[in-house]
Amino acid sequence: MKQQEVFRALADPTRRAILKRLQKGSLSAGEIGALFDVTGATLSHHFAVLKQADLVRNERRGRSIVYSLNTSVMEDLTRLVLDLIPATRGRGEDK
Amino acid sequence: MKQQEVFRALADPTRRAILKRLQKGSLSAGEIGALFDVTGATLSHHFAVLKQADLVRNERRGRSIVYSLNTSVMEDLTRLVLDLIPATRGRGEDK
DNA sequence: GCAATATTTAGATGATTGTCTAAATATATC
DNA sequence: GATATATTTAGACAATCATCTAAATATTGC
Repeated sequence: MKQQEVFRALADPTRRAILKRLQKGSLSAGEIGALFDVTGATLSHHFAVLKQADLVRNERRGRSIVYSLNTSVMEDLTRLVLDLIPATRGRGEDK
Repeated sequence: MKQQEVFRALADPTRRAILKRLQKGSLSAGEIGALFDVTGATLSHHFAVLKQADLVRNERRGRSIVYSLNTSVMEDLTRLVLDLIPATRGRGEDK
């Protein structure tokens, strides 16, 4: 897991919003584009960053490209954040 | 909680390392400085970003300034990240 | 109060970032 | 296969960022 890429990806509010939307299910680039006030090119850039962080996967379906969450990396991220907190570390006390 | 500030703060590896160190207990600016290969000025900038995100608190003690984790915000952050994941949301299924 | 120590502020610089427009690529339909 | 639709790539630009050096501020000890 590319820790740095993941945190970098989360630093942008639009990208976080995209992830939030993808919770509810996969969406095509166009459908996501309809939800945000940015050009397709900008969106495409955000997708690239999210993909580089492995937070999303994409798959061509017909003439559109469908994006979906990569939940396993999202869970890695959770562990990573939890690890930043002293008290809350459940099992595996130290490391 | 200033969500954007928190994510922005976490986007830098040095700042994450600082947080990690503060897990083990409070440290003065100088002590932290000894652990990283950057100038005091740069460190000071990182502290400012962390403070703006409310991730750390500081307190002057004698001639040095001691930094410590603000664990409550760290826990808010966890909830925030967990909220980004579809399946794992424990209670409060929707929102 | 002056010198030493600890930290921050000011200002500058190069790198990265988010965004745009315009052009390129890929797929489907007729 | 040409046209329309969907998305990405290329290139540019202004804003933000991490970092540095030098100067300023705050605190302690003599």
